[in-house]
Amino acid sequence: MKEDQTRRRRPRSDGRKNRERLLETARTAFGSGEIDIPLDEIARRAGVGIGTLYRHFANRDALIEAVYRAELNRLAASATHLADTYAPVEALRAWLKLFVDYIATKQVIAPALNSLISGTDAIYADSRAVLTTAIGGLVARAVESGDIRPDIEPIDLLCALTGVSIYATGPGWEERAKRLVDILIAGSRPGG
Amino acid sequence: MKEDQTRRRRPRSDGRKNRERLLETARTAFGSGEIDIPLDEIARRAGVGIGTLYRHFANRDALIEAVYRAELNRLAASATHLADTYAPVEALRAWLKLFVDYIATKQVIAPALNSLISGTDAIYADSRAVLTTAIGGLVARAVESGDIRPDIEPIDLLCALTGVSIYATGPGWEERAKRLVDILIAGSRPGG
DNA sequence: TTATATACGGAGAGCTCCTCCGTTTAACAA
DNA sequence: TTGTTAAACGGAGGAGCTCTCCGTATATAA
Repeated sequence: MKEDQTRRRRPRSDGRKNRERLLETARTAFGSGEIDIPLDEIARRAGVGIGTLYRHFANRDALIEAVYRAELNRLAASATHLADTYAPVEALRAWLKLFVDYIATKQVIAPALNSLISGTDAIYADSRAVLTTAIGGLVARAVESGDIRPDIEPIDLLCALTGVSIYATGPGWEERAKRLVDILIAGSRPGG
Repeated sequence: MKEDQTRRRRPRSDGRKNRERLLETARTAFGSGEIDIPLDEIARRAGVGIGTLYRHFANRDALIEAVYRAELNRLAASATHLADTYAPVEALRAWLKLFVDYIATKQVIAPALNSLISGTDAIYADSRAVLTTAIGGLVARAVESGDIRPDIEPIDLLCALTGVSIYATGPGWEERAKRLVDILIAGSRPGG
């Protein structure tokens, strides 16, 4: 009988290093607009084989998710900060506009949101939870304070904003998306 | 010098027939949920070669667009009817809910909306115009009657609804989308 | 019947995602 | 240091899809 699984070998340094290089390469590529870059190409630029890429990331979405996970977490964290700083409804408004900014600068995230929001794959469960918790908390506070009705499923706000961000790609879409934020909040007011 | 182009040969009967069979086959496939069906398979079922399919439809989106063009036109036509029947804002509300139904029954349309709304391809110009005219007219009437502010780009309403329809695929998404319609309208009221 | 514009079919080019597996190497124990 | 082995590597290639090309066939018009 061998050692219990509690004592495991430490992860190999080349493994961690290659993973980092892949993430960094992907981040750079996505950030400069190369949204449809083939995974082979990312592997090539990172100086590793395609097999290595797939060992670290199950598929394209998983890579995208990993690239943006940190920022997703930061976005979620800022929800807490806003909640502590502003009145409930204003915190919600501000955060939704941050969300628009987030989609704006990371256009790639939109395709990934599909898997993120509706995907059943366990890989995305964490990030989904992070998002739903953030938006859910802000909405709950605004409902408690009586500023908005509990009519809307919080996550639907993100879906609607994402829709505009994807489909309305003309000039000024970002402004339009932010106006939509105001409309959504106005429409959720108790009197509305 | 040959005949002027004004007098052209009448389109070949086998051509029209095959086009119809392709449309019908695609309609059936899409309608029964086979959204990702390969075009080869559609051609096979229609009893024609893949080359024939591509001669009639430039690409996948063009086929989808053709399949749903008639219904898209009907949807647009119903905007006129609603405008004649209901008060401006109620006509708008009703039509937006029809739009949700439309996406609900034709899930395929969502991917095509991408090309439809933001695509530069001339193929989609017609259908885009049909949609923008329909929604634009309804919104304009509601603005004139003083029921809503001219804050929102009409097409953004469709984008938002489409977003929910695509990303919120859980149970009851249709209801949620319709609630969003009410929220969007409430949020666009002058007082809001 | 003949001429020809039009349509047909399907092989295959090109691309991408992802898998598989023989080879290499870092971590650990002796 | 050296041997053992779990972990990681690379990249050929399978599989699937979109779309093109071009030799063949045929409906239409003269």
